[in-house]
Amino acid sequence: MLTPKRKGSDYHHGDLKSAAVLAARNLIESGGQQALGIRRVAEKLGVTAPALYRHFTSLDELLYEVSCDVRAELGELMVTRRSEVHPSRDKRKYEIDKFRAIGDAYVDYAQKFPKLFEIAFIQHGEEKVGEYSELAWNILNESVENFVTLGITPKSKRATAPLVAWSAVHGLATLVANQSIASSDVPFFRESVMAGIEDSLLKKN
Amino acid sequence: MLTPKRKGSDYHHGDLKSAAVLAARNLIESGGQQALGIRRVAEKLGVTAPALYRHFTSLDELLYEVSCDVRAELGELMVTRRSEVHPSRDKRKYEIDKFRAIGDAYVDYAQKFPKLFEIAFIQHGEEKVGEYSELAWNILNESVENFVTLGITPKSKRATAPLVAWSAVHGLATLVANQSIASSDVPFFRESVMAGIEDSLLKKN
DNA sequence: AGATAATGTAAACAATGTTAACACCCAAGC
DNA sequence: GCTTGGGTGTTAACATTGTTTACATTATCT
Repeated sequence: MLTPKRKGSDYHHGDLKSAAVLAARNLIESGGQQALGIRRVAEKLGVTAPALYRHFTSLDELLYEVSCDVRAELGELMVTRRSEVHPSRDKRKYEIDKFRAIGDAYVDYAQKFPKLFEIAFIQHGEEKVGEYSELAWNILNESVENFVTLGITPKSKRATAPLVAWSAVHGLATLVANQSIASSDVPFFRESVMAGIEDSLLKKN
Repeated sequence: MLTPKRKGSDYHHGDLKSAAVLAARNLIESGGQQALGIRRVAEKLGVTAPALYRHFTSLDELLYEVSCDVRAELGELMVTRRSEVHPSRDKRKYEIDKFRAIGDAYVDYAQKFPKLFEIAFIQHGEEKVGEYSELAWNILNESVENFVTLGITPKSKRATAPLVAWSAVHGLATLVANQSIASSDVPFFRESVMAGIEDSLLKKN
């Protein structure tokens, strides 16, 4: 079988593997990592447990694939939000607005799907979490590059600026996701951190 | 029994509860969260599993107590490192050095005990992770307060500065702990972020 | 159509968290 | 003193889990 996907395919169960990942996603989203189980996923799909072992070698692998999906989804949300920013005549303002949009998207995701965000950045089994979520990382770097070419950020910071921005946004998102921040403080916390990051990038030095 | 602790006490097993928390700590430290198990802790202590249920209502509670210990340990490391900073005639330099010391301590801990750091900031069961680790948070705030009184940091940033510093350091520590950063890049990453934070605090605005 | 690989089921295993019933041991009461 | 009793630990059992083995079914290709 060289065509892994058929359209209305209805052989045994349809496309099980994807269905399993999605079911696992929903389980985690509503019950945390410990709500995930091979047998529970199987039951939710009307399938016996060993069937899943045709598509995943272990529970850890299933969890890992969910985490990959989540990181991808996170990146996609960032590009979507960035594309929704209204262009401005001021190129610098436009670029800054886009930067803010991708940061907000990152934190929004963590706030809306905290359990998913948590499992997305944890080592499961032996699988690596990947070079800090490549898509999201690339988007951020792109933004900072534009800052530099527009003269918003000094060239001297080209290498370090993405690192501090990434750390700050990721830290903020983490704290929001695990409810380290009282929910009433979240808006002010978010605004403060995002403003601080921009401020740090804008600095003339 | 109103005296919960005796010295050479040797009733049944000695002080089991503490021993269990410590054994659990070691299990997590060397095998991740999934290496923790009631039965494994029991075996490691030469005790049967149900004995532990005299001290913990569930595995989740044991894990929670470990996480509390870890957060406390993290705070203690910060005060220790801060106290080891050599005083300087320049009060500002001294304060900045201390600030750097507590930040470095935070990240050092995450790098040395990544698994422990990970479980310290995750919701387990229903227990809250606590208002962002009170001890560490207080230490950071104290530092920023001193910055403000010494005129290093503008008063306008007194409320927001700790938030961005906390986010950035915590994000950096998280990324180091879960190996999102290739180990060869860690030193540069750390230096960049720490410098960026200080730079953001020092800014005159 | 028949061979073959892909996909599913059924039954079993070892290990887990947890509980119930019983045994021990130390301290305090008459 | 002996007994009572609460704190502590053990044994046995249960339900549930991840995983494997053997078998059944279905889809696809020649």
